[in-house]
Amino acid sequence: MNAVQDSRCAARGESELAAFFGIHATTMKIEPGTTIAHQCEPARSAYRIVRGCVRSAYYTQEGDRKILQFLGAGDYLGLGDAPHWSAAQEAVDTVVLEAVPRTVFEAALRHDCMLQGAVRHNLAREVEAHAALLVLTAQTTAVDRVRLFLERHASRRGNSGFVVLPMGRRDIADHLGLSMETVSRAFSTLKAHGDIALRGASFFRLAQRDGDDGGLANAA
Amino acid sequence: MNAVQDSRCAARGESELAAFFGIHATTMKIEPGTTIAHQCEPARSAYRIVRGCVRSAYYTQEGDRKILQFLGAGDYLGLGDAPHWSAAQEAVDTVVLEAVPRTVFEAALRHDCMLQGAVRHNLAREVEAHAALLVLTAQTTAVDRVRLFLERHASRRGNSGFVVLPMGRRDIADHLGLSMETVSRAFSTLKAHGDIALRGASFFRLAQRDGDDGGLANAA
DNA sequence: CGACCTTTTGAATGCTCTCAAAAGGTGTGG
DNA sequence: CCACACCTTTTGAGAGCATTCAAAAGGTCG
Repeated sequence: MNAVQDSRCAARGESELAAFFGIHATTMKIEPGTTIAHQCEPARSAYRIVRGCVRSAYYTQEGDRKILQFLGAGDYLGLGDAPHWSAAQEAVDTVVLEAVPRTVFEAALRHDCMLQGAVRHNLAREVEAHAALLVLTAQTTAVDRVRLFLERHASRRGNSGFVVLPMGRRDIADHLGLSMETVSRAFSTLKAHGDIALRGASFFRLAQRDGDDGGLANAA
Repeated sequence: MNAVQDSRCAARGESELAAFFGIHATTMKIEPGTTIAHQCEPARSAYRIVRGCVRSAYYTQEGDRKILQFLGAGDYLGLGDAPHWSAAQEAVDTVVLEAVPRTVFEAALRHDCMLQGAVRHNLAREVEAHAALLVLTAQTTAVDRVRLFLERHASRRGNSGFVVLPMGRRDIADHLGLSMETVSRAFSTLKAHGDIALRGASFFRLAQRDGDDGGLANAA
């Protein structure tokens, strides 16, 4: 009903949380492949990603891995009130983080309603992102899933020219619920069909098209 | 892990929000199959489910439907700050709702930090639930997906004796990313294998087993 | 009892997975 | 600078599983 109020809210939420982290956080640098937080480990800090790409990975008892989401600069980790990490948080490439102890974070939340609003906004966005992935996963064919994944990834980074893919094929496979080989085949198919251009395996460019992204690209 | 701390947290969140709805909400009764809120429609109210089963359905431009979650008594709708419903909310069976206008809800949130904490808790739970579904969907075989779905459904309603399945096979199929026929076949397979007992198509009972639920049953 | 809807079952097609091997890329040491 | 080893990615072939189309069976309500 009120897009104005909402965008104001979003802007406020961003600045509120960013400002809070700017004041109370300690900055740290994480090497590629390093685990920031283990699954089931007590959540001692909340994080803000300054640079790099983080993957949230859930490991099943059978040893399978499901990547729930890829997070980038400006995204947050551990904003919820769960006492433990429900998934592992791992650095895909070199990551720079701002960390705030949960005790400090919780204390601030008890007094600052604005900060709470920002947390609410970000959690709601996370719900939307998961919903978008659920819809993406429901897309039947492997090629469609990979195409949608690439379109959303590109839209996050400004889709002009070649875009970096920090994560490997295995990561994409575990994110989309496909095998690594099927993901690779999907890349080849998209390339052969002219939908994408590849430079090596880690850079791609989308062919120019009308904005048909399935309708949830913005939510992701 | 520490169920004590977590349940304490949940209890606080529950009572805060429930009390707020008890004071400010108007109660309404919804007939089976009725749409409570349309996708993309402005979100004018937040809801608390008193009785019945609600499905959150996302409709794609191609006309496909993905059921993001089934909600039951005690669950909430529209706790996020999004100005529009990102998915349709539909009554599966006869549903009793408590509704609070968004304006009233937002105004209360600005002053009441406890209420904000309860909202945060419920949003975090929703994120967990979506993650659980993502993991469930990643389970390869159809029979496994249906078995996990039934186990989680039963665990929500106290798993003694026969449990009601308010939703039809089509709904389950659109929830798990399978075809209706495959879901039906999975039911038949589970029944033949002795994993479940069926009474009609809407009542089932799980065979007694050790608690092997894949590890996310509680989060859903 | 009959109409209508849901659920179940059947058969063939198609897509993805698994197993396997080749190709491409990167970094280290000679 | 080249060669080698190691890892990631790509490509190939066959098997398995879910889907589609189709029809029968079961349930419900008038």
